[in-house]
Amino acid sequence: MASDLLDRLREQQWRLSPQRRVVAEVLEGEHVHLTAEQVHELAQRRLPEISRATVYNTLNELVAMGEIAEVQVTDGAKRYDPNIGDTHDHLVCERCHTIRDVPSSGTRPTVPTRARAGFLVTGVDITYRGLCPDCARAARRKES
Amino acid sequence: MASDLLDRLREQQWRLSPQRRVVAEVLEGEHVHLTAEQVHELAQRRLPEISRATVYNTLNELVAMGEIAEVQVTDGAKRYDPNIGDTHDHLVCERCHTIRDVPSSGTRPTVPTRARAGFLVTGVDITYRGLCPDCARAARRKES
DNA sequence: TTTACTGCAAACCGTTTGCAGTTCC
DNA sequence: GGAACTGCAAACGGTTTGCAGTAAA
Repeated sequence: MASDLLDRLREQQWRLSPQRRVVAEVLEGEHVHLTAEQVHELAQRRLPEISRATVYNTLNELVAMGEIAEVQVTDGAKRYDPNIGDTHDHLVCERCHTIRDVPSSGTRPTVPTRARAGFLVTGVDITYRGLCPDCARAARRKES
Repeated sequence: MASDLLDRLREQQWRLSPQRRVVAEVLEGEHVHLTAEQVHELAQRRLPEISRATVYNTLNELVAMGEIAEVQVTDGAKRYDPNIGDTHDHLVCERCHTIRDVPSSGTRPTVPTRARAGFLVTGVDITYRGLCPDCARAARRKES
């Protein structure tokens, strides 16, 4: 199965180097949202010489091209979301900071016009916070 | 008018130094969400010798005590939200990164149980993204 | 061949920390 | 008096950048 992402990038006359290919492949293969560091690690498994700088550069370009999205839901590192096809919300673990996609619930909230204060609203992000199964289990064990 | 925040802090036997008082006062006076740097700047206007480290320490303590909340909605610096009384959502400008509170809309979205993937969900954050009045005006001017 | 990407290392920004000195209770 | 706070400066983690070399088209 050919990579949709790579196909799209080729169409946009993106100069395709081994490094960029590997970054794109890593992102496509993953269903969780990786940090730049994690992308670098996985990319190095396939292409040991790839540098951190190149990973960062590539991620930023992909974001600029609208092919992936940055997600900043917790302290620390940004995460990269390759799933930009349809809108979805995020479920984030307050303890281990894992992020999981959830299909967006039917009705999207909107700002009451009165409260809009002159803002031009273009989108809504919904982030559910809580504990992932593993961390919930660990927390339960600790408090007993 | 005495400070509610300071009153509450005194009750919690919080050691009250000039530096801490000034940080608390700066936060209370503001209705927008400041970065640590901005808090430092405003605090310095009243107490020139106050150090960055102390501002950071104090902000972190206030967060730990549950008196203010950290808000991380964009790249860059965390912002501090003194308005923890009742739940509210945020309106953030994609261009200048200003944050404004909006009273939360009636119904809060929830994760369909099926999609919960074993997570223990404890809260929802809703962030509206767009352009603040000033930036919307600037954008309109530019594109014409 | 030319333009643009890569790698390195140094710089950067926001934040945290260790420590010596000082202050609040 | 003693625990707890302050300021400084150095360290930190994540990310960006300048530049010389290299490779895609």
